[in-house]
Amino acid sequence: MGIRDDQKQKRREEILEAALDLFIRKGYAATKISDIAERVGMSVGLLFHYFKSKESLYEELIELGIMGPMQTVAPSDKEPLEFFEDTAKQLFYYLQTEPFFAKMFVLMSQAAFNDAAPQNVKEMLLGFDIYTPTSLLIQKGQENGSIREGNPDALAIAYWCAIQGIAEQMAMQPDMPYPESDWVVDIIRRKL
Amino acid sequence: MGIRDDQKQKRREEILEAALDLFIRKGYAATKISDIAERVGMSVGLLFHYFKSKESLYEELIELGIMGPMQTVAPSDKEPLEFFEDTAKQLFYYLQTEPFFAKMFVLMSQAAFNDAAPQNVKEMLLGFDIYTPTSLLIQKGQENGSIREGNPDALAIAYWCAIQGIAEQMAMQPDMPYPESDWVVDIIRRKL
DNA sequence: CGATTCAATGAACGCATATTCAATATATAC
DNA sequence: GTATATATTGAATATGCGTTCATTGAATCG
Repeated sequence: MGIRDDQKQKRREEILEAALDLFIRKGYAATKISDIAERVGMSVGLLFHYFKSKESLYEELIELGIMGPMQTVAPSDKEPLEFFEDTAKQLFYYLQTEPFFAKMFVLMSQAAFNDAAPQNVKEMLLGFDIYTPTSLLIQKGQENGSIREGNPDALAIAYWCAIQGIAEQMAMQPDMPYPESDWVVDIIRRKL
Repeated sequence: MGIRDDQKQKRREEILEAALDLFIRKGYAATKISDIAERVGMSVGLLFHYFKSKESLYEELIELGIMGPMQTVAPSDKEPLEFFEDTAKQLFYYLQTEPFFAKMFVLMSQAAFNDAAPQNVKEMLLGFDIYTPTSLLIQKGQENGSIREGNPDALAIAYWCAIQGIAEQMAMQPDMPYPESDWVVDIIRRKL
């Protein structure tokens, strides 16, 4: 359990990375095992030596996403506006500096929305409701005057969906000019 | 050329509508012809009486999108900030009141990004660069002080991607609370 | 070095699904 | 009312792709 296992792990990661990129660009169904194998430079048969099925490969990516990007957006008990500023800032930082993170972020939302995602995966993603806690935070921010008036749910949606849309672009075209996180926060920030 | 042709046209539209909804929720590849046929309540064979292939059905949707939603976002020679305000407002209005428009909007961006989209479709969508003209408008707005400082390309991306992300949500869950278009414009608006 | 395990291949298998087709019902036309 | 065109079906075909498998080559171990 030394060199060989390390090699195997490295190879698995290569596959995961190739699959991630293809999944977000073509979608799960349209991505062929042969596409992934070709990108990594191995035969189709060998890929099944590392992953027992296309679906389990997908699942493993989702698990990585739950442990990584998903944790980044977990609500805290900070001052409301501060939370939104910090979260956006941190998120944008990772999106810019870690392409893997960016792609993973996109994969997660695609998986959550896509009706064609495997059943197991959809189940894994249940219970990751970001809107409800966000909405509560927004109400607190409205009470202390740091966040603008308006339907808290609608504000929560606007904030997260805007980030979502920008993240998608950042993942797909990493060499683009990057927006500043503060711009997005202005969606919910109260004007002085 | 009367009743029968009208019926045929009506039937085609039913199919297009069902296909549109399935395409944006499951993706082109994962959507089976039998899914579409089932939703409309017809046999698989009959669907091929109305459309010669799955791909041509998809193409026809894209053509509708180019004639409809795509026109909504065409830059004009208005006062820059006013253009962004008006466009967002009109877009949000259609997104809320016309589910077909909303879904079509999502389909267009999915098609433009998705590497798995049929070749013809990708070609149809070439030359629809929204960012370049937008970026120029933003520069003008920065000169006259109505738009905030910052990289114009990045601002253009932030604005459109935010709208994109929100539109996606509106198309997928039409019964959600709706954000106001002005919130999004605040991404680029200069603070007083 | 011999034996055993792992890496790797490409062909074979089976299933799902887009597409075609022959057959039948229904509507239109004359 | 008969003939012709269109609507509709279900089964047959064909192809693409996930998965399996027998086999070979390379590395590790005693």
